[in-house]
Amino acid sequence: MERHREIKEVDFFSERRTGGGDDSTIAGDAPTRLHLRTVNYEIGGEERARSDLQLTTLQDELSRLSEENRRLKGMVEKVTKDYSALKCQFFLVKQQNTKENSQPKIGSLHEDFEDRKPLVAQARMIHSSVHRGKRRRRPLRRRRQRPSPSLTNSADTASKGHQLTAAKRHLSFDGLSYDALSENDKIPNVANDGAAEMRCRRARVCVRAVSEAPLISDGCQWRKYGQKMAKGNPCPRAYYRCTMAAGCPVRKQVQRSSEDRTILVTTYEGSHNHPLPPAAAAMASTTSAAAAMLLSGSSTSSETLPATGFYPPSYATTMATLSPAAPFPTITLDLTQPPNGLMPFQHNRMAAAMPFPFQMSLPQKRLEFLPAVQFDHQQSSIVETITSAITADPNFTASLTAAISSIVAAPRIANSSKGVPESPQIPQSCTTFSTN
DNA sequence: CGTTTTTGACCTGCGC
DNA sequence: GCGCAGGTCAAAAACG
Repeated sequence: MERHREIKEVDFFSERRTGGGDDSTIAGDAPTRLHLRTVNYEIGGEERARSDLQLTTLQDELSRLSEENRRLKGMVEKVTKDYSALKCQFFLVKQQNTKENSQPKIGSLHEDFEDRKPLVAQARMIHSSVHRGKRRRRPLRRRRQRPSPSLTNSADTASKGHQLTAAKRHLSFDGLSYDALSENDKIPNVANDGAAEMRCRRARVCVRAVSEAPLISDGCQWRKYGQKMAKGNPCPRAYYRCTMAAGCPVRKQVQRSSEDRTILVTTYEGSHNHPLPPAAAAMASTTSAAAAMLLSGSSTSSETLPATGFYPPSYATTMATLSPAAPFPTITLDLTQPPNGLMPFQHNRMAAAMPFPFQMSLPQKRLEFLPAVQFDHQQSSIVETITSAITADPNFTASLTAAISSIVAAPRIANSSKGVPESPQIPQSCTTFSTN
């Protein structure tokens, strides 16, 4: 059985978590965890010279890695700060929008609103439907003749769900603009968790990492609730939901890439409705900041973008991949890009602000409007540096991901997710990479 | 015995 | 309307 398999993820920072050591030494300590050993025994002069040479080489390598790790740690810290700042900015803007939308629209805001009238009308239609019905979509299910408690409200909610479905079909584009506009066009007094959940859940953050571990360690507790074979990929997709709090809407999908099975694709959806342990906060803020940017960016329709003043960190200019298979707006944090030969999606400021190269996958109809920009080489240096570090060692990707979540050094809440999408081709042995 | 995983059934959206 | 694919549910099994 799968669950018997002992899964250990690479974690260069685990000593810090258990020992509570000084932050500044962590990155530098990482290479020492390779447990390089020296042995004293009598050897001849020539042999000794050779081993001295080897020793020197290893020491050089060690200091190089230490330096590199110091640099990476600095970047992780910077990025964490940036994310917090961006998150604050997002919530400020969000709050402001909510406030302004609950009042009669005047001035420039009103003009902006007018510009977007057709979209807003559509969004309103959806929005009201959403607010009338909870997200649960199948109140009338007749599952295996079982009596269901949910049947009590079934007729009512079923018709509401149907309204939602019907209304949704009026969209000329999918979830992206709906999400964004409903955010900005909030109807007062109808605040509803279901709608909020739906809104949050529709933006997705996809993390691609070269990892032979079955899951990337993000500090949260997950419970597997399904597994499915997806078309075009021999590896099954596993579905997890956050179990750190009852009713937390956050879900994630884990699947290996069909092109390269060493790449683990983890897609996060939703925002946690509970406090996170520090170990989870970094990853969560990464994903939520990305999602927030995506949502706030999508709220700025391409036609009105230059007039709005608020430029979400320029991902509006991102080259996006055309992905008919991505019905939801998705940001991909790509930990697998080569250090040079930058991908087109990296050509933006947000990519530079992110620790990882990333790409956005937007619904196709939006993509037509997205202009490409020239890459800012200064800003690319961060991306280049970090990607070169990542690609230097394939296993390091997993470690780096783990590092992000562990950098704040919380005692780890055990990641109980042992379920793994089957991937017989991938040996698990690598995950035991000298961590004790 | 409580929790988690497995897995087949079911629901929904979408394209034809 | 039908079929397909993605996503979710929940009973049963496995586990600790």
